[in-house]
Amino acid sequence: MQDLLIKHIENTLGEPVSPEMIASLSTLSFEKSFDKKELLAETGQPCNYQYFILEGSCFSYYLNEKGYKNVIEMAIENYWITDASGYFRDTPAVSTIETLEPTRALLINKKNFDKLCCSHPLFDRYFRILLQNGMAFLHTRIAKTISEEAEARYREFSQTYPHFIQRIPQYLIASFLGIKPQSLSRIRKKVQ
Amino acid sequence: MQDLLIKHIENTLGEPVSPEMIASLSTLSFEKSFDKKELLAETGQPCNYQYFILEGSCFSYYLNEKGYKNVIEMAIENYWITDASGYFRDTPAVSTIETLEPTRALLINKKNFDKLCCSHPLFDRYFRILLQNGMAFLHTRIAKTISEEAEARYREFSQTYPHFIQRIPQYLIASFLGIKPQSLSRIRKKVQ
DNA sequence: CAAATTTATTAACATAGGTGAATGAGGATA
DNA sequence: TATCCTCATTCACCTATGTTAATAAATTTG
Repeated sequence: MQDLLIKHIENTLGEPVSPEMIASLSTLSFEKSFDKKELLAETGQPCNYQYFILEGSCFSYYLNEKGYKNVIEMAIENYWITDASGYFRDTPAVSTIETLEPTRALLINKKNFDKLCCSHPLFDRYFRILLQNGMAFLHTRIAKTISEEAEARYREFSQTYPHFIQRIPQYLIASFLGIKPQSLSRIRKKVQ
Repeated sequence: MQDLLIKHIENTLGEPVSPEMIASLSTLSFEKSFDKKELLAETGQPCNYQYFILEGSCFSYYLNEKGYKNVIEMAIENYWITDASGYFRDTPAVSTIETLEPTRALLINKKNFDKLCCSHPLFDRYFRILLQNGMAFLHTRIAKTISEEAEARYREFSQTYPHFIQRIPQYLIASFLGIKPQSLSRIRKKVQ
């Protein structure tokens, strides 16, 4: 069931989703379950789906020159995740997406995504709003990554995303913040 | 004249722009000239416009806790620039946008932007593609900012954006890369 | 053109965060 | 219950980048 997604769309748009839209969604997307540690996308491969997490969690990472994993995004219930390059631009994925727990998600492939957006202007608006919010968020994230110290970034992150702090292992949060797990330990010790 | 923008749309979409679309554009946007160092958006204020640079250049920056400027984006001819939070979400801008030279730009306000997107599906697609490319670009930028050393980031930047290296002052490029101008000097000395 | 301002370079020193290694705490698996 | 793993913590040491300051070069302005 895509109840969660429908609520998310209604919350985002501030208006109800019609039965026809629900029907389109049902036709154009499908649900799938994944074990812990399954890959939803893989660096260098096509990324065919965009995932809306219904239950569980996952994260995407970029492998740097030294072969270390660097967290780009984390997603729990009510979040979309994909490899933006791979999915939107039909190029090989630059990131890998991996589940952290057994996870259920709604999947939409690129063709159906385009159909969905064409099928009803509200879908189009919904996804444009998501992208716009994403841009705004990433600008702020970049700005703070390059301009604030690790301690300030951690403080803000834990205030803004307490649910992530609870659900996601610390070494991934460290990576997301751009530091090593040892440094995050040091900071946490100092902070509390 | 919005010739530059029309070409940009055609290049992005891979198909021609119809006379009606050109008419919509003319009605819904306008051209404006700015002196050097004029502000196109200001932290804390509403950001009413999205700017397509026809001639000149500008950059956006975020003021951190210490009051230092940190470069988020740089834009020269054929680039769009705005404060994503302020413009798309009608919240106060988180960044300031400033011209680096006398600059001519096409301006579109939010209402007209929405009208434009509704007026023809190709506009809608064009702007969605821009947003998608923006997301892909920012994911990669974040990933590299947190995972590669400053020297590697500078090397890649100068290879990928030689035209920026020529046009934009070094201290802004340093800031964009997340380092101080002194560090960039040191890196440049080592590199060449 | 001269003065004033902005930008780039260099150097000596300081520090946030990285590195590598050891230790312990949970969970999972058998 | 014993054996793995994975994850978090701590410590000693290291290094990339920041800081401050001085100087030079380039650019703007009157």
